[in-house]
Amino acid sequence: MRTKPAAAAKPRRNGSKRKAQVPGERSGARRGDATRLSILDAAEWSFAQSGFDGVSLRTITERADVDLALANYHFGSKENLLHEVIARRARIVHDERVQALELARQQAGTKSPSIEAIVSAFLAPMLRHLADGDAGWRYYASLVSQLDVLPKFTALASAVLDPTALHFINALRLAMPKAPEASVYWGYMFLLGTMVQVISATGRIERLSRGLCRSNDVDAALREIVPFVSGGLRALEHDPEKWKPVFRKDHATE
Amino acid sequence: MRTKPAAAAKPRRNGSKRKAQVPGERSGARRGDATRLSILDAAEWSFAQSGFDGVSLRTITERADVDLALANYHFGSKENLLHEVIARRARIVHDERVQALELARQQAGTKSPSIEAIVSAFLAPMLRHLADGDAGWRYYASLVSQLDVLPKFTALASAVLDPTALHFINALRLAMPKAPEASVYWGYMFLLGTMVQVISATGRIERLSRGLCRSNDVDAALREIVPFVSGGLRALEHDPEKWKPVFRKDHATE
DNA sequence: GTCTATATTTAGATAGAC
DNA sequence: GTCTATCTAAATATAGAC
Repeated sequence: MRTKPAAAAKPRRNGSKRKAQVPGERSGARRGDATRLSILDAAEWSFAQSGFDGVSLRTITERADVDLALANYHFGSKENLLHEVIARRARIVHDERVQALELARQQAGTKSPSIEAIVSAFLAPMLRHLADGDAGWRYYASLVSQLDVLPKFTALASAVLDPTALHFINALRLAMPKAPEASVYWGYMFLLGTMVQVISATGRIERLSRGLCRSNDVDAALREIVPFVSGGLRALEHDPEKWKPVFRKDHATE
Repeated sequence: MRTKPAAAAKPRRNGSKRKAQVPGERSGARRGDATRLSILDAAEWSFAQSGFDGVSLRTITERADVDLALANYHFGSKENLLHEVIARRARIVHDERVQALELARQQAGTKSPSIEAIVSAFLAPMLRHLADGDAGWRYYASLVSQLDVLPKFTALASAVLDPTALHFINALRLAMPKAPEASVYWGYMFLLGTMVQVISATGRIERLSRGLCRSNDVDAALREIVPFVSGGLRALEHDPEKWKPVFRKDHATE
């Protein structure tokens, strides 16, 4: 939407933050770090609530209780701010998922881990964070859900999600030996979509179930989502000709 | 984000469009209808690509090849334009889904329709439109996916999706008699999330599978998604204590 | 690193001629 | 119904004092 955005992104680096400070006057650098954190947290919350284009840097810096100019000073541009908001938690989840998958591999010995174990390794790290005290994870999760379905940010979403994806697609392929190659990819997409719907905090299930289900009840969610996805993936191993459609190609209306 | 948006929404009604026209000079009203359609189509495409806040009325009217002022003349406000973009197709899908469900009920006789039949009744109408010639349905689908996960538009998304939801939750309850009440709600959310991931045209499955799967291959998608969701729902009928988690409550990192 | 002030562009919306 | 012209507010970003 900007006319000349290409120029001045990333004017500074993380490594050289604590430099060029007068010795003994350490409060400057510390305050700078605190400012960065405040902006990141405020941006995470604001982007999650209203979307990237739905909030202004003014709103973000007001929420962070810092001066407007500090957003561009610390992050160079609004778009780069989004990148850093995503990056700081994306790495963590990715590593935890890969480690959980590795753990499942070790526990399985020479066989492939079960479908349930693989699905759990993918879902549990994210859902556990949602149950933690840090509310930031909930906003991060909502934000990732939005990027996942917004064509404008497909590149960013892919950079965040795809590295993890390849690990789990390979693991699923081994756990579903009878499934066609294409079904494994579809299955991973379904796994992703199921998770996204759960972690996008829209409150729909509360409203639909009139309070019976709560999306922040992580234990309940895991108890439902792991069997669902696992059972669904297992169904992809069967011959798809077994069920016959009950609908016709032409629509019933008009 | 506007300061005084409450005032002048919906300054005109649909029913009184073709009035106050000089007899014989019919081209005026017809041109007005064409303008309305152009704006709706351009908005549908633009909102889908960049999100509601990611595109301006200028961009939309330029794409529609009409004057900027006509957007507010015909729709009153940008937000109301979004409402009308959604409404024009939401009604159609809702009706088709309910009719497909009714057809499944008739074919099942005195029994409940199968889970597969219910899932198909929900998914097939939308996916069939995606395979049709009208590309607008693909943009509509992408837009609905975005609204589904954006907290800012939860109210609009609920107004579109929830009426359909209640029909299918009731049907699923009868088809899954052994499942706990809460599992039926979770199951519907998973069904929704799976569909949203498929109809949000982000091209991720193409990239991940390096062209093996194509998201616009509706027949392939239906062949995978119906068994997946049905198998997943069936798994929710089983005792959840049957599988034991392989992860621990504490995270592996830090 | 922070803040004041401002440059520059773009946004949604409207008034009034035709 | 359409178009020209414009109002007003808000956006991102930056320059320069401290």
